[in-house]
Parts: sequence; structure tokens; C-alpha cells
Amino acid sequence: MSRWLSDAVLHFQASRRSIIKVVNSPRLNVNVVIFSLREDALQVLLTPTDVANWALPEKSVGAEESLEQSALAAFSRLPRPPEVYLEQLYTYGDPGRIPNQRIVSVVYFALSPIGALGTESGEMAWHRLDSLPALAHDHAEIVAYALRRLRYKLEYSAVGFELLPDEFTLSELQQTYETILGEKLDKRNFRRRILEAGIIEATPHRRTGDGRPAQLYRYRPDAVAEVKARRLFP
Amino acid sequence: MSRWLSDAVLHFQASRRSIIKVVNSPRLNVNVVIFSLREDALQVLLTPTDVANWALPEKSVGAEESLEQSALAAFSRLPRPPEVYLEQLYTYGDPGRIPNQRIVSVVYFALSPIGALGTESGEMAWHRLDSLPALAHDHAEIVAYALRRLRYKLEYSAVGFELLPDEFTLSELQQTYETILGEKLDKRNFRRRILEAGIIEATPHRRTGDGRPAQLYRYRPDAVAEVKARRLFP
DNA sequence: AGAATAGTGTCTCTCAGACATTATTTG
DNA sequence: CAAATAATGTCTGAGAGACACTATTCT
Repeated sequence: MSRWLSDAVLHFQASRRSIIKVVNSPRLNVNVVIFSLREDALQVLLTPTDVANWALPEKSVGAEESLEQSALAAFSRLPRPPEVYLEQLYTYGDPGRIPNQRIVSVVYFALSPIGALGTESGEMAWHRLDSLPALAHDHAEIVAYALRRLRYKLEYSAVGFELLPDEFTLSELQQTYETILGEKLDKRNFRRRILEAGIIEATPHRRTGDGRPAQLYRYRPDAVAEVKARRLFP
Repeated sequence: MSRWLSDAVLHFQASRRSIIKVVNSPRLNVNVVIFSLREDALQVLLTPTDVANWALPEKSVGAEESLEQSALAAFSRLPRPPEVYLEQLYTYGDPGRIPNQRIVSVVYFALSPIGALGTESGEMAWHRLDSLPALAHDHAEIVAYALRRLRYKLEYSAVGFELLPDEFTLSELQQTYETILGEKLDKRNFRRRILEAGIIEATPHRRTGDGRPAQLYRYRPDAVAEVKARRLFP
């Protein structure tokens, strides 16, 4: 069994009666801001804390674990990592961001397609972004930053598809954009631009529903690099 | 005196003859990729290592120190922090990126105006980006990523000014852009766009030299042209 | 037939990019 | 006046945004 170093200073009294004082590095963990579209609203997965508020999913970084693996483990205890888009957001490490502790948090940003991730992970729950509960520490600031980043990325990358299932209609895609950006978009311009960009292609299927059936499209992952090779992160 | 935890596993034999095995968090440090224009070329500050190659300036994160403070301390031992642009780049933490050690590095990206920072900091030296020496660990990859980010940021933000002194001519600014992007830009288009963006203003001064004296400009930090439009610059 | 949703084309205006000559200073 | 560098305007093509009607299916 092993034990994690926890506080700033540990005292060990060794067999020779000498005192060894060990000052550790800041403690390192990982938080994840994971977004999903549920009930036509953008939602974030949160985990309850003992002091009647909520926090971002969190995990300390295992000795043999990459930061990404830790991030995946933070919000899912499933044996196989769920299909989510995952990207590093920012590392928060100011002393004082968490009272009486020095914790450096590498924060990841994740997008989950509808239904790809349930609330199967313990007591976590999805919360609408427009009515978040009180959040621990600086987590509200972190969520706000993640949202800014999501909106910004929508404009120059194909990240919107990561919130939809494999096949989707153009109306669904447009609604996704509208929900995230918080504004209405023109249908014809939206379709023209998304189609001319060549990042989606029609599938042989149609979705039947209330009115006229809609053509289903799928995302072309191969075409992403084509469109704009302007990636912000490695 | 204190001692930093260094390796993955520490064994302590306590007075009661029981074995306490302490597995520590990954060790945390900060690296900085700092760019400057010297001799009409983009250069990066490196520190020599004992194995005949070079590394990015580095510092472990002190218990009471913010990550930014650590970053500043990594490349300058000056009592007062030098005037540099500093921004967090990415956090590298794969196990195995550094043999036999688990080190997570928060990497910062910095820009220094000409002359704002000498080589007064120990044995560090500036190296041209187009002829870098061998770099330790994954530092070559990190530098490459920092350069990508610098080029990308040039396109939508006012970051180019951070490499110039307070007052500069439009020709100098254009040369800065050309050096970083590695391509020639059209003089009239460059001037039109940079002036219409409103992020610089003329000063009462001129720089006299070989030919016709040039108008000096200064950057207007108040006109935060942060993310005004996509592709604000060439 | 009516309700519901899908699908489609044109015009205008702004802006990026290509391009060459004149202006001011020094030696 | 020659050399050196600074400063300036126009045209054109591509793409963004505004805008309204027809098509298909179901009940």
C-alpha cells in the first residue's frame, strides 16, 4: 500500500532518532470541465462536495499516469475511456486559490456527445450553465473560461461535432451552434458555409419526424486538418 | 533546512520497525520559452546542461510562489522582474518524457523587447531558432510548439509589439512580423491594416537615419484589439 | 388541407491582396 | 544629385451577411 503526501511538511522520526523534514512540491491534480448538450441546453458535469456546494470532477495524478489519463479517470470510472473530445485548458496554481493548501490543478476541457456519458459515475450530476450552483474555490472562474474557449473554438474549428452523435441533421448542428453561442444564426448562410467547408458529408440515411424528413450528415475527421490547420494546442 | 522529495518512491524505516512507503506526487517545475529579436533573427534563451546540450530555463515551484513568479525566476535572477510578456503555454506531464523521473512541467511563453534582458543570468545564452543546438528531453518539441503559437498569435493579437522597444517605426514593426512569420509582407497593406486596427498611435518623435526620417509609433495598450477579428494580421 | 420541418439562391457590401510611384532626408 | 528609406491609393475578387419562398411528409 502506498500513501500520498498530503500536507506541507512531514516529520519522520527515523530509527536513528534524527529528524528528517520533508517539504513537498505543490500537490498536483487534474480537473475536468466537461460539457454536454442536454435538454437543449449546455450542461456541465459536477460532483458534490461535503460543504453543500459543487465542484469540477477531480483526480490526483497517479505516478504512472499521463495527465490525459488522469483527466479521463476524473469523470468516468468506466473501464474503457468514453468517446470524448479532450483538450488541456489551463493550469491553475496560485497559492491561496484553495485555502490552507497548495494545489496545482491542470484543467482539461472535454465535450461529450449526447448520451455518450451518463451520470453513472457516482454522484455526479449535470447542471445547466445558465443556472449553476455555488462552486468550490475558483471553479466558477474555470467554468467561465472554458465556456469562453468553447465559443471561441466554435468559430475556427470543427469542435461543434463533438457534442453530437455520429449522424446528425443540419438543423441539429445549427441548434448546437446556436445553443453554445447564445444567438440565432441564419439557416441558409449556416448551411452554405458548413457545406462549402467540406467538413461534413451526407450519409445514405434520413431522419423522419414531424415534418419533412431530414438528410443525415456525418463529420469527416479527415477533413479537419484541411479546413484550417490553425490548431491552438498540440 | 528542507529537502525536496526527488524520486518516485521513498522508503523510511520508522522507529517502530514498520516500513512506511511514501509515493509522492509527480514533481512540478516550470520551464520558460523566451523569445527575443537579436541580430535580425528570432532567438531563444537556453541554459547549458551537464551533458553537453542545452535546456529551457527551469525552476521548481516554491511553496509560496505562483506559477508566474516561478517562471519569471527561471530566467532572471534580477531583484525586480523584467518587463516581459508572459503567458502560460502548456503543461507537459507524460510519464517517460524525462527518463527515470516523473516531472510535470508548466511551460510559459515569454517575449522580451530588444535589450530588456541581457545574458546576465548565469550561463544562459541566446540561440537563433534556425540553428538550435541539441535540446534536453522534449524541449525541442516545446520550442517548436511555442513558435507555432507565436506565429498564430501574431495573426489575431497585438503580441508583436512585445518584442520591440516602446517606440518603433512601422518598418521595424513590419520587419518583426516578417522575421517571425518567415515571409515577406506587402508594405502598403501592412500599414493600412495595422493603422486601421487602431492599436498603435504616432508619437511626436521621428527616427533619423540613412534615408528619410521615420515616424515613431507607440503601442496603445488601452485599445485592446485582443480578438477583434479573425486574421487581423497577415 | 393544414401543420411541421427541410431545403434552396441572389444581391450587396466589406475587406484582403496585388500592385508602383512620390517624398524626404543625408552625404 | 544620387542613394537610401518613408509614405501613400486604387482596383479587383472572395466571402460574409441580409433576406423569403418552395418542398416534403404526416395526420
